[in-house]
Amino acid sequence: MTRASSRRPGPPTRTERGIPEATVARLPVYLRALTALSDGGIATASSEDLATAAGVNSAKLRKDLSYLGSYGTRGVGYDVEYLRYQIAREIGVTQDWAVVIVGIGNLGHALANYSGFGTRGFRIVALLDADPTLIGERIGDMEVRDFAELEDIVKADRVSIGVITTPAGPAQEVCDRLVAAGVTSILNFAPVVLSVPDGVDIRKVDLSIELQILAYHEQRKSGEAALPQVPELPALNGLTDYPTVGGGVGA
Amino acid sequence: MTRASSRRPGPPTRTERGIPEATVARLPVYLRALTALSDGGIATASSEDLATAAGVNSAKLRKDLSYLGSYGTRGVGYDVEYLRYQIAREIGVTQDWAVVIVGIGNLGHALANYSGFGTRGFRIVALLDADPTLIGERIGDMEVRDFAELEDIVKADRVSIGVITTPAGPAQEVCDRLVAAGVTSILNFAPVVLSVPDGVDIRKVDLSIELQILAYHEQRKSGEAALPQVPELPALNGLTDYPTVGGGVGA
DNA sequence: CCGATTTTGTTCTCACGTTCACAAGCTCCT
DNA sequence: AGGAGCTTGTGAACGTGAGAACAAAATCGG
Repeated sequence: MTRASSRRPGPPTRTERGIPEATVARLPVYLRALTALSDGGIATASSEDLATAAGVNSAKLRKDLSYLGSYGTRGVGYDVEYLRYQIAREIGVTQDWAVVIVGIGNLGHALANYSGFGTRGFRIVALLDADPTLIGERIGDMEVRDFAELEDIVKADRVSIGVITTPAGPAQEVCDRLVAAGVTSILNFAPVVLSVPDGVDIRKVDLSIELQILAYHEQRKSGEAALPQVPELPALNGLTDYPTVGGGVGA
Repeated sequence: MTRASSRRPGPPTRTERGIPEATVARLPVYLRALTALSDGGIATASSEDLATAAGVNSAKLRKDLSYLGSYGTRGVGYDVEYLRYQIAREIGVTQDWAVVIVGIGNLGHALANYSGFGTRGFRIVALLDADPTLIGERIGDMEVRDFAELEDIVKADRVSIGVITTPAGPAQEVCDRLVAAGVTSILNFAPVVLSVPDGVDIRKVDLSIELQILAYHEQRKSGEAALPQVPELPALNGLTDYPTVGGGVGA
């Protein structure tokens, strides 16, 4: 059953330039730390310095950087500008990526105004909404345009990244339209699980999920003493009236 | 069943009620999926159904749920309402958590208006900012108050969760004030690495990092053939002469 | 020129997370 | 009642990630 004979046991069989996902997720953090150091006039930094600035430990940082190549100098450290450029290139932010934002509600507004759209590397080319009362509104130096124009805009500006800031309801349909128009990366703020074909990348940002994760840990911190054991099995035969956790405010 | 008779470390040495972090991060997703099913009038769902709704695979979902207890029925599935309540209780959203938002810029505005603040379970008790021109402004049914009132508010409303939506600059100071006032969980939207003492949980949401991660994958998709635009080592800003790694600079 | 010192890049080991596969257990049908 | 058919819960295999430890390489002082 276990056919492990054909596999070499030693190396982790990393693809040529395949960088582990966990590392990819940290590269932007390193990039920001390097930018901060650079702005502070620091020309050289050790892995220890960088790790502190990025909030990770130095072994992890060195291993992460080693996937990109050998850009440091032993006994010295890393040249801040040089490393910064190498990471930026690896991530792909030395070029500009065209981005559309769909759904100009509160959050869409906020993102549209978010001037330094992260670091350089991204250019918002359109703000789209289907609501006629929003179309034409000016936000910063941009104007909200009709979602119907999506296909033209994607084609004209070679948009490959879409940001969805609609409510949950229309999110999947917006997503489908984006994909059909040729967008292959989507950042989703709507509280739904979007389904996309293979080859399309999705990332999700979800405020309420983050809060709930915090709440879980918070509960365990203050919890133990304050919350007595929950009854084993409330009478649930067809009833939806579950007991409130003891010690809480009576509902 | 919990105690293996042999000395083998059969169970993964999980602490009594310690749920793996990866699982904790998915519980809110399951909770939302269950709520959707419930709203759709579905009373019972198999792990397959739930997994589909949550966008994970069913084995993972079953294993995740198994950390909470045995809430399913073999041959049948899970009672949607019952499971929903159990997960909500485990996360801690059967009670209300008081939340303050600090930094009422674009994003703070958006969050303040975000009516169904996620699901139930969280109550925004104050919007704070240090800018006098903002203080007093009404947002929804709330009013922006002076950040100086933080300590009083935290004490009065037993606030344990703080949301930082300030720019990067003041974020660490705001964070310190929150911690000093007694807040033990922080959701940070500012693009900085915050440092906090042990016992305080931090989660970070960072738009530009998410975009950069997408860009990385996007680059590799369209990459190899389509983008001849990236030179090996351009003059970055015409400023810096990169030291060659092996360059012997004579002293 | 050589050895001491510093710091990287890498290897090794362990822990965590995911997926598979299947026994246990429940319901339903005959 | 008893077996057939599902579906859960979980043990085990597998893959990925984190951290410790160390050899390799560079600088610097003598």
